[in-house]
Parts: sequence; structure tokens; C-alpha cells
Amino acid sequence: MNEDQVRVRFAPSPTGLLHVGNARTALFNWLFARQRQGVLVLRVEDTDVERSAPEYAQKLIEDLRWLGLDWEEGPDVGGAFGPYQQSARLETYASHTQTLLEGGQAYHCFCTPEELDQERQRALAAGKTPVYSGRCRSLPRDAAQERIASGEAACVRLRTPGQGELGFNDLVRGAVTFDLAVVGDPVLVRSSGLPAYNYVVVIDDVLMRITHVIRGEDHLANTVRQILTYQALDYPVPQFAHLSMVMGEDNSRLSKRHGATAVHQFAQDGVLASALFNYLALLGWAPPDGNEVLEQSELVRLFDLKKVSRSAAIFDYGKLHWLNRQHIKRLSGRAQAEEALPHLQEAGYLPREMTDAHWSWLEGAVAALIERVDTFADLKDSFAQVFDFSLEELGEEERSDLRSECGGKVIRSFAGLLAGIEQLDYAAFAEMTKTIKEETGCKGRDLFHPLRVALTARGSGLDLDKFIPLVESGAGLDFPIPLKSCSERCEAVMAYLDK
RNA sequence: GCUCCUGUCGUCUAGCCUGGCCUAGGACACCGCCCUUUCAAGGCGGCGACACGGGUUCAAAUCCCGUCGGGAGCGCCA
Repeated sequence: MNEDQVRVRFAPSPTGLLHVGNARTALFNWLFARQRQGVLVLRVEDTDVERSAPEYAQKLIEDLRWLGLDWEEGPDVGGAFGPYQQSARLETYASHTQTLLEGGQAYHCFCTPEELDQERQRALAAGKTPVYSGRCRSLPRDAAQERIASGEAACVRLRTPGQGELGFNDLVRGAVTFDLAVVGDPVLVRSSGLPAYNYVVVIDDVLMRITHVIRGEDHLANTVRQILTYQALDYPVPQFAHLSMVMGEDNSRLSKRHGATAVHQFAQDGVLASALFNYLALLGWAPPDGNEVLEQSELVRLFDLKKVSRSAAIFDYGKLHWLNRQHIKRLSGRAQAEEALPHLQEAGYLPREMTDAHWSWLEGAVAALIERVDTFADLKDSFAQVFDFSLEELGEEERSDLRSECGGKVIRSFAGLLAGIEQLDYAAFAEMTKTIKEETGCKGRDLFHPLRVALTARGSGLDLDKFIPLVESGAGLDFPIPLKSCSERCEAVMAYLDK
């Protein structure tokens, strides 16, 4: 292995679905690794047995892959520095703890949670930062051993300086300095014997040879404790980069009440992975030339960790949707149809078994309807105007359009012409409208609106020149919901008018 | 409460390091116009910001100090 090789990691805890905030962290790690020809490690942080669940680890992996990320090492692909889930690394942590205990950099603490809580309350009340008092710090080692032997519960704490300053250079934030007087001795190992996050993360990052730790800003303050741990272990400290948080519109942490937050949800809503990828990269970073619609490979080329914004960003669904439209447009007709198909099948418009005829009809339909939608879920809704034809649900305005003087004349004239025609395509339709205009004297809105309502049972929608060929070519195909031809629609309207 | 991070159009940001090229640029959203048999889409245009107060300087969005706002951390959660 090359000593200079960049090695980064994404280390989610499997306590829920992949959130866009975490996805952005993963993505920035990925971009950085790819552009530096480095290695991305996926590590599952499942030391919290209460909240972790293996199903979530699997879903996390699926969602990351859907987004278009890959990694060289991880629980699913293996690697030279595994295992890659912390629950399988407990022995490693234990041996490090032994070393620290023997060297005196760590010690056993017998304080009970109740005592610590009281200490904390007192500090808060006195207007000070709650810091562990260090009561068990100077307990002689053999005395501690005896208490443990007698069955007393103890956790292991790191011995920290308690005074002075500790600074580090953050790749996105620059120089950051902390007063060590406000950092107490952190718990390394809980009295249950399970190691704590801030401890294992250090050991794992060292053992997995991580060179750059790119993570959320919520870890910024913990970095001091972690650096102290690196030092106690006599390990080299990696570079840090703390990314700002992703917020909802009201500037509070993005949560479900702001809308979709899980990557999985965006996939279901018909957002393209490439669009979400693009949007996430733009959250806190801007391309140098101002062109914001970018593919993965372009992002890899242009991305610059040093240019990442230091302030929090609000997740803008509107811009994501705009980007999604841009990415949809870049897809070939066939690819658009393929993306659309699952959503349309789920809505019951298209059969599970697609014939070639279905495919070519679908491509045409998607091409006609796609420009008007933000997502494939929206596309599903706009397919309703092709398949659903219900005169019972006409609105007031549409009803009066049909029943108006021109409406009745136009439709009767249209129905008459339709009877004598083989194949209604747009050219034929254009010819017919001319004739209708002459026969009825109706024109403009008075002419076209009744026709639109008669054919679509709606007051607005797709251009008729696109709508008619779509319906006519689809009418012969076998769909779960039969697609009515123009003449069938027209007959229904005539019957409706006669009532 | 304390500590740390942060503050440019409604939103994402460029510019800040290395003061003058800033009459502060772009994108989304919004508004208007054009296109049009509808609704969109699309094209064109418009509105719109340096949080505030002091300093330093011939000159400050840019450097310094303070205030205020936002976020995070202070756990035997991760």
C-alpha cells in the first residue's frame, strides 16, 4: 500500500434509514476519494446495541449503492483492515484498553451515573461547563483492581491534561482551538464492558489507516477528545474536515416534518439518483464555472473540499426538483421509459409483462408527458389524463363547455366526421377541425375547448396534437385499465349530452 | 449556562485569504412579458443581499474589536 494514498471512510450507525445529511457526508467522502485516487472505507458503527439493527445496515448499503457510491472496503466487500462492523472488533478495542490502563493513560472510574448527574447539575447551576471532576483519577491501580474483583461496576476513562489548549487544522474550517479545561476525562469503556463511540472511532480510524476524517460538524467538539485519544495511544492524528449541517426550511435540523429525508424516499418519489447526487454535492459547494447541472464524473473533477462552505445549508426541495428535470432531459427516450415503468406499473397503468408494442407506446407517452413533470411520481399522475376518462367527475366549467351552444355543435360535427375516418392521426385531426369550424362557425377557444373536454374529460392537459396519437395508438394495446379510443370517448360524450 | 462553529438576495452560493476591477456575479424560487386552442414546459426580462455598531485605511463585503442572530457540543448516545 502506498503510504501517501488517501483513505477516507463513511461510518454510519445502523439505527435508521440513510438520511440525506448522512448521504451528503458519504458523497463528499466519495468525491474526495475518487479525485485523489484514494480508497473509501464503509464501516458500520453498531456499538449501540439498543438502537442498532442489522436490517438497517443492509438498507444503508442498498441506498448508498442506489445513489451511485461504491467503496473499496466494507462489510459487504471485505478488505485488508476488517472486520468492518464494530460489533466484530471488540477484542481489538479491549487490547487497546489494556495497554492504556497499563500505561496509566486511562483509569477505572467507579462514580455512579447518579453521582455524575448531580455533578453536572451543580455545574450547570453554577454557570459552568459540566466537566467530570476527576474524582477517581488518582485511585491507586491495585485498589481499583480490588474493587473490580469484588464486583463493583467501573468504566474506563481517559486521563486528559485538564488545562492548556489544543488546536487542530480543519480542512474546511481552518484553525480550531479548544480550552482543555472544559474537556473532562471521557469514558472510553462503559461499565457494561462495551466501548464508547469516541474511543472506537479513533482505534478504527487508526487501524484502517484513515488519512482524512470527513464528517458532520456535530463531531467538531468531540474531535478534541479524539485527538487526546490518538495521543494517548501514540498514534498519528489524521486530517479532519467538518461539514456543516443540513437544515430544514425553518432552520432547524432537517426532519420528516420538512418532507422526505430518507434517500429511499426520494427514490420512491421518482427522483433520479444522478439528480440527488448532483443536488447533494451542491449543498455547501459551488462549481467554479457556475454550471450546476453535473454528472458524477464532472463532480469528481471539479469538487474541492477546501471550497466547501462553512455555514449550514437549508435543503431546498424546489431546486432538487429542478435538477431532477434537467437530469431527466439528459436521459434517452428509452432510459426515461425504463425509469418511468416501475412507477407506472405500481399505479396500475402498465402491465407487468411488457410487449415490444407496449415499450414503443410507453416511450412515446413518456416523451410527450415528461417535460411537464418534476419527478416520475408526478409522471404517474399525469398518465391519469390518458387512462382515466370519467365524465361523471367533470368540473362545473368543463360541463358548461360541453353543454354550451358551440360545445354541442362542435361535438356532433366531430362525431360525424370521426365515423368516416380510418385512422385518426394529428394530420387528420387538423383537417377535421377546419371542417368543424366551417360547419359550426365556432372557432378558437369555443372550438378547441369542447373538443378537449370531450376527448380528455378535463379542462386542461397535454396538447391535443400529442394526446390524440397517444390515445389512438394505445387503444389497440392490452392494458390493465383499457385505454378508450377517441371515437369511444366521443360516443360516451354524445350519450352524456343526450341525457 | 459554558465552550466551539457560523452569519452575502426568500434559498444554494461566487467574491473574503492576497482591501480598490463590486454599480456585489450566477443558480433555484417569485413576478412580468413572449410563445400558445388549455395547463405546463421553454425563451426573454424584472425584483432581490454584504446581520448591526465601532475602528484601521485615501479606499472595507473583504482586515480588527464588540453586539446580536443561527447551529452544534458539554452522555457510561452515535
